[in-house]
Amino acid sequence: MNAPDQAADDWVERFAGLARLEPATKQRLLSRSLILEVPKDTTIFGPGNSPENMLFLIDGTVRVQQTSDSGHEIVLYRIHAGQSCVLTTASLLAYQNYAAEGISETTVQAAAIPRAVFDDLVASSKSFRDFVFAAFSKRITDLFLMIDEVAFQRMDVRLAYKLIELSGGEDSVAITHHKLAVELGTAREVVSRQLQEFHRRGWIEQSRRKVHLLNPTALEKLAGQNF
Amino acid sequence: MNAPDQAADDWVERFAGLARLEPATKQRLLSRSLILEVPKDTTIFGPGNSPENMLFLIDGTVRVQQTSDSGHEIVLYRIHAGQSCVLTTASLLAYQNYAAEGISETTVQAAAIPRAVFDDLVASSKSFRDFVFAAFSKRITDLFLMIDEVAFQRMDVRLAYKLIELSGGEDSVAITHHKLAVELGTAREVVSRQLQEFHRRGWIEQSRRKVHLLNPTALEKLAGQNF
DNA sequence: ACGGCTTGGTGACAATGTCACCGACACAAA
DNA sequence: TTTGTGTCGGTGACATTGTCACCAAGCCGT
Repeated sequence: MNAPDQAADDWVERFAGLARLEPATKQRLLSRSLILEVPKDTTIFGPGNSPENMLFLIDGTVRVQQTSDSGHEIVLYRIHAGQSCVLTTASLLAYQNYAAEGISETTVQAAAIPRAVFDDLVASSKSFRDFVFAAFSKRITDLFLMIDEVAFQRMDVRLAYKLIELSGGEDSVAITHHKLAVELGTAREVVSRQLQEFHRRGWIEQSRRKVHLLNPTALEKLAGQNF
Repeated sequence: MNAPDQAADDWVERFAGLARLEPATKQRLLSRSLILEVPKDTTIFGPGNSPENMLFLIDGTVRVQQTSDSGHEIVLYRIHAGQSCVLTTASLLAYQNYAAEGISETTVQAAAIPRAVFDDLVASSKSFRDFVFAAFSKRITDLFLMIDEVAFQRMDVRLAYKLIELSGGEDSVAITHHKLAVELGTAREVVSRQLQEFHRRGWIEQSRRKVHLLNPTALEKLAGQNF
């Protein structure tokens, strides 16, 4: 973790929710934070590794996933640039004994705010409070939606949606069947079978570690029909 | 909703997390809150009904559940006496268009705190902040666990656990198969079949709207083996 | 070339979800 | 009392998903 080039003096402006902060609050955030750079595939927080800092992601994405006692893994959500991981950190600090972890999916640039500074800002700035509570609310809402999806959605619909999401508009997704299974909280065999079905319909083409989307519109239609 | 007898002047003391508040903060909570009593089976918050108050449950329980577009229902969690529903309320205020709702399962006695007062207390009291963030953290942790359970646990294990939980130490649970299915986010037929299997093993006895636990120890053993 | 790891394919089977239907019971109106 | 009407629970057939035990192809380092 080394201090990067620029961005250290204006990162607050890049956060939609922080741009409206009082100038004094912005200044305090900037002066009392430390800019870090974390390499790809690093466990940023996890069991036995509760950081003393809240992170504000300036660049990159962090994947939050959990592993159950039975060894099953599932991706819970991602933290993207412009978001903070206040909640997960807070959760980990409050209840240590469970297995959620945050892993950098890219090189991550983040501003680290010590716990005390965070508390101080929550106390003193109404806009900062709004930012924090909005983040919590959004996360809880998303978790509600995820529970609904895991409990009631069909796998083909969920897989189609995930492929579209992961493609990010590109025409292919570089991922293994196993990782797709972890994304959805299912088994690799199930993913393989569904992908074969999509292939049979001419919607995708497969190669090792990669799925080519031949007909994203059809996938979107399948993914979106229950929304 | 009418103002009840006693409890109006000391409810703060009943909350484990609030007992350590500064006397001035306690006083502010007491003086600026309104004690309500809500009858059983009332929708306290839900789509198109976002309350302007945060509730602190003095007595009773509130069930929070959601209905998906497909009509499937699932119970997300319960708010018991001594807990607040800050988060759900916050979520509903932030993102209106989803279908979670809170329903009183008993007659509920609660203290209502206006949003502005809540914000003011978060700003001014460190202990109150700790209480609020602890509540958020606990809830998020519980939702993580629930996702894991829904995604990976077997139904027999989940049903056994739910029966033990709902029994509250009694030797029977008064509930229909349909409601048990909603608790677990599954179908009534699945619950009926599992209960028959439990009956076949001599663990339970069934009657209309009621399940008698003949061998709670066996159920606990099944429920606990994966914990 | 060899061995070991990762990736993905396959079939059999178990567990769960869905659908259509049925009968038993409770309650209230006739 | 009888007759609806709705709730509650049971059942069989079938679809979907999860689990298990394999296998084969590709990749990588020695």
